[in-house]
Amino acid sequence: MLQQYPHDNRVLVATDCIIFGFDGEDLKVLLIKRNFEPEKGKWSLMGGFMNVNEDLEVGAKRILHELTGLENVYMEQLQAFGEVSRDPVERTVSVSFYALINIHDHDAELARANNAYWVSLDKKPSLIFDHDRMVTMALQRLRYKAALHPIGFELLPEKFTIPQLQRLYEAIYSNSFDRRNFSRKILSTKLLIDTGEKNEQGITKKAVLYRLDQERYQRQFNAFLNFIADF
Amino acid sequence: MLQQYPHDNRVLVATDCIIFGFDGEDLKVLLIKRNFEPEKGKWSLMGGFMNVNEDLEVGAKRILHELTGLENVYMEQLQAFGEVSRDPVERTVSVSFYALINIHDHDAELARANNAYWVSLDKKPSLIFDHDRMVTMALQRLRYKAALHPIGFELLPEKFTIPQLQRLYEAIYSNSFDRRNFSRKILSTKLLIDTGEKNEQGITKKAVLYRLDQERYQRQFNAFLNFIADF
DNA sequence: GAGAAATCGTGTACAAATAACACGATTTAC
DNA sequence: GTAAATCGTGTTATTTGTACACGATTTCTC
Repeated sequence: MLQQYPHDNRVLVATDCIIFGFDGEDLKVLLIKRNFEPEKGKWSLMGGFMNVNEDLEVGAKRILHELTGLENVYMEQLQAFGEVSRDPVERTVSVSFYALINIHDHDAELARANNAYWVSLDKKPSLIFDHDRMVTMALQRLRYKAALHPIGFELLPEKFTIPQLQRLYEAIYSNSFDRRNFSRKILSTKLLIDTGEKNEQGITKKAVLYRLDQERYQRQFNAFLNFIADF
Repeated sequence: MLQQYPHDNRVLVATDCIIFGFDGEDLKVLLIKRNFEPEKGKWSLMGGFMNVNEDLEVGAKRILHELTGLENVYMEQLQAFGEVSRDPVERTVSVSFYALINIHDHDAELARANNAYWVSLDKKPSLIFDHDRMVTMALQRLRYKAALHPIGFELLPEKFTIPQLQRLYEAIYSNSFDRRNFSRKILSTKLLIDTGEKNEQGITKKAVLYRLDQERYQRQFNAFLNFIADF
């Protein structure tokens, strides 16, 4: 069998991560203020090169781990970006992944060491290369996905209130929903378990804390709701 | 500025195309019976290597054109596949695209020359490498997409009847819909224009021929229906 | 070519989901 | 301590979805 294809068009493959977080108010992305070349001083996504002996997805998780210290987070491939001159240094195909993390779980020191900052989506600076487009498409994908599958919870702490969840969905869809209808719609999925507790030390202790019914979550991942605003 | 990154992990990037067609009965994919190495004699998707001076998408359209003679068809990237040993010959990252074409428009001689055949999805043979997974994911993506956006028309001739359109959707979702409700739902989108004609030479001339309102199609591409069976 | 079977278009009734709005109780802000 | 804001539950009207009926036309069968 052949050991190599008779081609001389091998290129670098990189991975860029769109890392989403939610601070209770805004939907945020984790961005790097680059203190390295190329494009030093500018903003970009967290990225890195894929190793030859490493699965694409494994590489993406490695890069996410390097920046956040996290493992086992929700991560999904967005798509490959492969325009000839997207990277001015050298032809590079980048495969982008988006991740949803609980913003309070990540390792702040690692972020600091990498010069990474959480930025609200509506205050996002311009990014290098085609990273702006990556973020735009990741948000769009998130909107599609979250409208049909219960992935919003990935952005929240283990225990959360329904108003919190609503603010998250409103941030994702840049839209507002009727408080009462939202609550009923969410509870009708039976995906939430009432813990009986209230937030003792938090800002608000009016609302009841719920947690996700993990078993149901797995079971009915493919049959959720239709939120969808008009996006 | 650097001319090259200091890495030695460049790999081949390939493109594989999942080409969907509809013959009035079944949803089909265009597959290659390989008369070349590697995996000669087995079935695979149409594919090829990306050139270093060629955008990914341009490469995908080139490959589609080589096999079908078509240009300006609906084509969308599925995702990149990048497991280390997906191609036993050499590490290769493949970026897959799916296309929707009018099955009667393609160049049959080109297909013959490439040893390509239309195969119904439910009679699909096993494919090489991870091509089976590509087809499965492409179908899933098509189901999502077609439930929210009016892309089904890309698979039909310019003029078509509502029963034809229904058979298409039933093929996509492996499901059946109520004839009367389907018709009303489709017409309520105002996307179809009644041509007044009936199919003179076709099999059936009972149903009225419609054509797509191109202007509306562009305008309300993002606000379509919710078909979705349970997938 | 005549009668039977299938298909097409339109119509109606009922059920479910969505949207809009009201109220009392609790918590927070001043 | 009082006013304003938030939370949970409830009610109603509208829209959308589902199930089934009928007559007209076309196709099939012999």
